[in-house]
Amino acid sequence: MHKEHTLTKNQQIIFDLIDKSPEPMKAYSILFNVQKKGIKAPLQVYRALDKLVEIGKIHKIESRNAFIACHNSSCQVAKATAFSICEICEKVTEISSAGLSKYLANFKDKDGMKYSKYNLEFFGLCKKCRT
Amino acid sequence: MHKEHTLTKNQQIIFDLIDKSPEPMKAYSILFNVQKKGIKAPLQVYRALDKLVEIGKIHKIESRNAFIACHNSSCQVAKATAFSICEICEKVTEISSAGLSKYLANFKDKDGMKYSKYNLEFFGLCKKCRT
DNA sequence: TTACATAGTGTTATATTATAACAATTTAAA
DNA sequence: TTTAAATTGTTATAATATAACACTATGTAA
Ligand SMILES: [Zn+2]
Ligand SMILES: [Zn+2]
Ligand SMILES: [Zn+2]
Ligand SMILES: [Zn+2]
Repeated sequence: MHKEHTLTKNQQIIFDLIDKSPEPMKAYSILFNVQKKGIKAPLQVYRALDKLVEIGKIHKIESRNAFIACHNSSCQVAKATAFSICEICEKVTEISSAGLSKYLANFKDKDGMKYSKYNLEFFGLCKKCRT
Repeated sequence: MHKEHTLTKNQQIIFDLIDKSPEPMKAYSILFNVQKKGIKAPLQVYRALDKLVEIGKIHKIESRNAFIACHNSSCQVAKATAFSICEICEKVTEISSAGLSKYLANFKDKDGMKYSKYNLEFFGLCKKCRT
């Protein structure tokens, strides 16, 4: 769905870094990690992040101000996202549940309004931290 | 549920301000508005906000870095919240849907894990902006 | 009441996250 | 090819949030 975009140099560098990261990355951590590749200023990072979010290659974890690569092939609508976040180790996992996305996409508020875009963040303990 | 807490002076001042506001308020806007009441530093605001969030009197709209008073009497679990956000006028409404909260509270991820805390933000157009 | 623990306050300084403004360059159409 | 749109590089600054420390109020229990 969002694979057709040709990324620019900065976008590719930043996407690769986030994609390889086992955890969500913060903007200034990204900046630090790409300085050796010639990206020197916060704005260069934020502009790439904005674009990557827009085309759905990455998502922003709003409660953490951090960015994670999309690993959800069923993530058709770039801005309909769901995550689980461990409150101890901060592990973040993108949830790909057809049932959940269907429920949320079909949810109607009091006025009968539907919303195709949403962001859902579940908080709890991951498998490892539960034991 | 969360009405029993006795607020301290700073907490009460800040809660009253947010509660009267027709829209979510940002921390430094709150600061500006309470300076005449003797609250002079960001930390005084953030500490009150933290406490008010913790006891469920207000919620943080994560995608907007703003705070709104809880007007959802069925908001039993302080940290299980849902909002609709208008992408044009930025109107924010707390959603109180028994069906939705039940669905989310009972949602199980791939590992069968349930989450009692969550934050859901729907994005779309409000009634006024739709016309 | 007195001691103690807990929570809240006031203050200064600083850290972290994000955008404004402007000039230059690249890219992709028309 | 020329023109518009997107991207880049750069400096400066705005907006959001926390660290550290000394002090004060409040509640609980001996
Ligand atoms: Zn995704
Ligand atoms: Zn964990
Ligand atoms: Zn509420
Ligand atoms: Zn609106």
